[in-house]
Amino acid sequence: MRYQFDPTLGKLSSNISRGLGRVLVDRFSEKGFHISSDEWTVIATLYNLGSTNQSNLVEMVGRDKVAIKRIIDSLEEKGFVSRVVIQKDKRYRNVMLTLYGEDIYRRLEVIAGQTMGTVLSDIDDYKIQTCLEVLERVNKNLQVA
Amino acid sequence: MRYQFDPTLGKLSSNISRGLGRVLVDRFSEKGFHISSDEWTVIATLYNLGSTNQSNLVEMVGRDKVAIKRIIDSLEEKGFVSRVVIQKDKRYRNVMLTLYGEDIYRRLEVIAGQTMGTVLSDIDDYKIQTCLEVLERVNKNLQVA
DNA sequence: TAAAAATAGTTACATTTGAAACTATTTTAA
DNA sequence: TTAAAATAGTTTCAAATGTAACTATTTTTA
Repeated sequence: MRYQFDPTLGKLSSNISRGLGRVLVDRFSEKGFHISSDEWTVIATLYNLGSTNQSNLVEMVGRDKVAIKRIIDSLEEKGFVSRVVIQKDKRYRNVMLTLYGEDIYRRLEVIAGQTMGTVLSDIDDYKIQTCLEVLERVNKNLQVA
Repeated sequence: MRYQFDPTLGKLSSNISRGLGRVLVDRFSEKGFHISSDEWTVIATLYNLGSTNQSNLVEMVGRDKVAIKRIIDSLEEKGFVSRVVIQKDKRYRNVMLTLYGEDIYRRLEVIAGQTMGTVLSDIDDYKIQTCLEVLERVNKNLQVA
């Protein structure tokens, strides 16, 4: 019986990932922000985390170091983040939002909030919480699998 | 408060999608099956649905027609599905699992079932059901957004 | 019934992504 | 103290993916 869940969770998570990304990027774009969903995730992470290095972002965001590098490159080009080699250990780069990047975050946050509000409006809060809890557990189990 | 959910659902769904695909492909590969997670989804859909056309697969699987075409191309090359132009309306192709493809499905199903069993083993069934319910609703809301 | 619109599926091209090898630097251990 | 291993991040190249334009066929409608 359990395996019946399989194609469903696989399909749902990949469709939601794709769909949510698409909707978010569209809403950003409508308001004049040309930001990918990955960029949004990293901006939000940096806003909450403050300054950090790329390896830590790999941990926090759950993408590999090449993906993180590319996202940071793009955000740096746009002037949203600064990246500075740490003198004490020159392997590391310190990444943080610029003032401009922080301002952009606050604008994007409003749009993302409205979008999620629409997508989740007809779903009970406690069910959402349970869902999140399950997803977090699944995600944890996948890391060791 | 609601927008706090945003980066989390986005991150979780994309990480689970990626992670589940990776784990499944690894397990298949260990047992000698070289099948992508998309291919697995289509094989499972065809097994449950029987013969159908590509547009219907687009609906069922939630990928676009180019993606479906490519997956069917690959499955056809491997001899898992047959694809036949329908004479009554030559725009359509009838796609179905071959006997060999059905056999492969049954083998993959066991592996996928075991994998999902491991990933979900420590999570209450009712919570999983609630989670699925939420994801299905979110997915539906995304289609119209 | 003939032209226009719609539909299923394919092709082509540009962009994104993933994996492996690489550089620079620091840490470990002989 | 110096050679080997480990670590952070980058580069490169091949493979996967998305978008738009295309072909073939059928349906609509003027």
